[in-house]
Amino acid sequence: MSAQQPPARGEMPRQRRKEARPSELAEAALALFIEKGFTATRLDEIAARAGVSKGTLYLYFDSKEALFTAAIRDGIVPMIDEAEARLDAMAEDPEQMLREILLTFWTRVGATRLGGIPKLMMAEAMNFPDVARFYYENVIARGQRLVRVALERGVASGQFRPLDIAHSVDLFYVPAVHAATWRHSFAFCVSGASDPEAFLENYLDIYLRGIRAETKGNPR
Amino acid sequence: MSAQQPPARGEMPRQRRKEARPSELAEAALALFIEKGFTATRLDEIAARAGVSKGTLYLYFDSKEALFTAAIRDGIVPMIDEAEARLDAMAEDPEQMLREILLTFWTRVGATRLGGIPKLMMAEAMNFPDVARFYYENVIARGQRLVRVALERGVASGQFRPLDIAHSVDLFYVPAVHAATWRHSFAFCVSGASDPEAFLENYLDIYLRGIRAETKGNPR
Amino acid sequence: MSAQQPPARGEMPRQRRKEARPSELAEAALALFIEKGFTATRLDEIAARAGVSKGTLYLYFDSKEALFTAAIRDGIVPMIDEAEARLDAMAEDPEQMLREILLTFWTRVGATRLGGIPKLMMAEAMNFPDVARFYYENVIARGQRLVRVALERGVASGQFRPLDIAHSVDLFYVPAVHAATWRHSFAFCVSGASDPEAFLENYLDIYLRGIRAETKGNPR
Amino acid sequence: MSAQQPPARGEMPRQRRKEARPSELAEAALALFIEKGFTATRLDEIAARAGVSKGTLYLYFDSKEALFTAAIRDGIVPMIDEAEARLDAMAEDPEQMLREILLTFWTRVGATRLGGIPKLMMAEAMNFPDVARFYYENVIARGQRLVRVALERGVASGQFRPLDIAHSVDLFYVPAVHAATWRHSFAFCVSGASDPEAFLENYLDIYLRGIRAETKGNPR
DNA sequence: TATGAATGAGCCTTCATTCAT
DNA sequence: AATGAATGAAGGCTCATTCAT
Repeated sequence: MSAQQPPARGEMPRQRRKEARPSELAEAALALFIEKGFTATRLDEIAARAGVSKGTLYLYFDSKEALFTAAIRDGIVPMIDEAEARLDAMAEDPEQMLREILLTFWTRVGATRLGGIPKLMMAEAMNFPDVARFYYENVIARGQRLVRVALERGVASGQFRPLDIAHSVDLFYVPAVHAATWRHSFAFCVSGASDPEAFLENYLDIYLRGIRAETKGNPR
Repeated sequence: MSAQQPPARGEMPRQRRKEARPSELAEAALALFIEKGFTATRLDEIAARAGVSKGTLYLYFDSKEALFTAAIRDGIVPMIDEAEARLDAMAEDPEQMLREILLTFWTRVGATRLGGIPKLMMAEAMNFPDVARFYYENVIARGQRLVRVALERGVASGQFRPLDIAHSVDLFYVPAVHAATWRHSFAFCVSGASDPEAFLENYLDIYLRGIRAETKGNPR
Repeated sequence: MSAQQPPARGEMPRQRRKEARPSELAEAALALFIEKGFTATRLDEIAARAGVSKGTLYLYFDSKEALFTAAIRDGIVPMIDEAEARLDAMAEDPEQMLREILLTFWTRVGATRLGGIPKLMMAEAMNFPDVARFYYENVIARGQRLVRVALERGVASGQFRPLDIAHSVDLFYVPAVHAATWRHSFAFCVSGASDPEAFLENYLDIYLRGIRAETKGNPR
Repeated sequence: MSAQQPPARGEMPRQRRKEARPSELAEAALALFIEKGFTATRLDEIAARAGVSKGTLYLYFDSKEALFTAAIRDGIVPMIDEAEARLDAMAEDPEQMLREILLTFWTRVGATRLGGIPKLMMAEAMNFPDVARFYYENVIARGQRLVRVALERGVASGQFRPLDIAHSVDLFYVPAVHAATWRHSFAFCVSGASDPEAFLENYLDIYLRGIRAETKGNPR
């Protein structure tokens, strides 16, 4: 979190940073992949952003594709680890859990620089099946597990109606991912400032109303 | 389509089919763009798929980008026209309207070859702002207009509760677009056959429950 | 002289001129070769200027090079024929002859559209040896013959001093050719309007003073 | 030239000579441009002649046109610098100055490989206005300045008659440039060996006779 | 005779990758 | 470990030439 900027050229003029470890390179790569897409990003740019020479990239990565793999892995896994860790501290109330999951996704990913990753992965999934599989298993599936816990708990408690759990899980993140992706694609087409938080708030309202059990006195 | 070629005599060597019109080229291009992405698609491939030589593409399009523009335009606009035409014949009942809109989207786009367009556009929107703007205005915005009508009508009739119309409209297609995009990205990561129709059915159920007005006797 | 413009599209709309003879094609080609150079001129342009289709060019010429050959031949030979014809009517006085030769060159070639031919030929001579040889023999050499006659006559009469005839002949046209070439090359670099006639007047003055016999009473 | 390469060990495979500097590439380019013209010269050929790969050209030049600009600039400017430096050491006698100017031009440019530059520039001036302007200002204009000094000095001293200075200056180099250009264009059309030095000697004789003041005792 | 759609070889340019230092 | 000059394969685009009509 603290070392996400390029090497701050001003600090060490003329001296390449000794500690230019792979993770820094992958970080620079990720930023550019998100910004411009995989193909449109040149290794020159990545090297420049990382403050190293182009050849140095090949000391740590076999190819541009390997760099892509590492960039995704390093960029997203810490976020997932953290999210899962938060699960333990999550509220017992299923609705509150879902709310927290969505909020966490949005504040830690969607609203940040990382919000471009879902778009990037969707765009490149077919071209890099291995990365896609890794992403699916380590990001999507793990993220969905959190939701499943909440939904199952809510159904068990009677708070939620009997649900098609699998599809309801699949559905849960979709609008949030969409909101993140939108900012990296069509957002510029709309003149007025969009309000993704309000969009998600509205979505969550609909989603929760849609899955709640119907009780006579349900005040909603 | 049927009345144009001279004697319809299959394919002759040396005689280029007169019907090798721009639309055929754009069609071939679209198929490949969807399959492999814009950059990864070579003009050679497009030409080969269309059964013409590379140079022929330039008789009809100024550049690869122009071909992209035309491919999107020709590929998606007829679909939108048709969808709007159907609106007139739509049920009066707002819920039924929404159901028909979703079904139409899925059967005419999501489940077809065109289902790759949303992913393609999302991936390339930043690289081709003009195409993105065209797509937003002529596809997204027009598609959303249909939903707005339904929502407003439902709210007016008291069938739907008072809604944040704009955000609810924005939300409506998202899961369907996601389902279409998924087939062109991560679908292969999941071994079991997915069931997008069931996914959308479940989604619509949640969405409608989420927007309905609450009446004591609402049987839902 | 009268048919040097393109076919005046307005006159026969929709009807290709039946009399689109090779010479018209060569004429259009020459105009464009002069304007843009051989390589930079596309056959499309020539065809368009001649008011025919591209394929028609190949009915009359085997290749672009053949068209070049014909363009030069047709463009310049009539001019030479005419100049030689004038020789018969030329003044007996050698100085007057030279003056007339220079004037004829300038008014019939240098100052006209044809003034670009020397530059064109010079630029392409090495690439098209056959055309160059034709041009040398039928234009340069014939043009020089006129000068040689004048010089020899002047020396014989004692009006000119004994001269290195060959080199003095070679020299004669050079400044006029240069003035013509200049208009098609560097002229745009000089802001002020140039005055080629004055330049040539001054040149001829120097040339004649330079070759005159020195007599005490030479009135000059 | 001599002090730069590490151990001057001829050529090693895989080890690109460090001295493959831009100037060498521009030099190779110039030679080929002179030989075949700008368009007809392929980058492959330039690279091959310089002993590098095609991609290497783009390490030093943005485009073929940039290479052209540099080739002209590097090829001709040193020559002009040198010529101007010689001016200081020039004879006081105006006739002698003109003789030296012409001799310098011929021995340093006309008779050398650089003699093709005037032809090249004339041929391409309209296609590359920037280069043309550079050439006009840095070569032609500077070269003419030397002549103007000599002519003005001669007129002032009474050695030359009152002259149309501007046009006489414009005229001065023309035959020399022509002689240089000729060798790169029509020379091959003439069987007998030409003698440009004699041509220029004869020209200078005429030019000087043409501008001298007439004095009774002028022995000429 | 005339057309113009179609061809395909060729060229400039880019960029991931290599390698001598 | 790090450099960055050099490579060369590949792709977009042009245009002289061909050919079925």
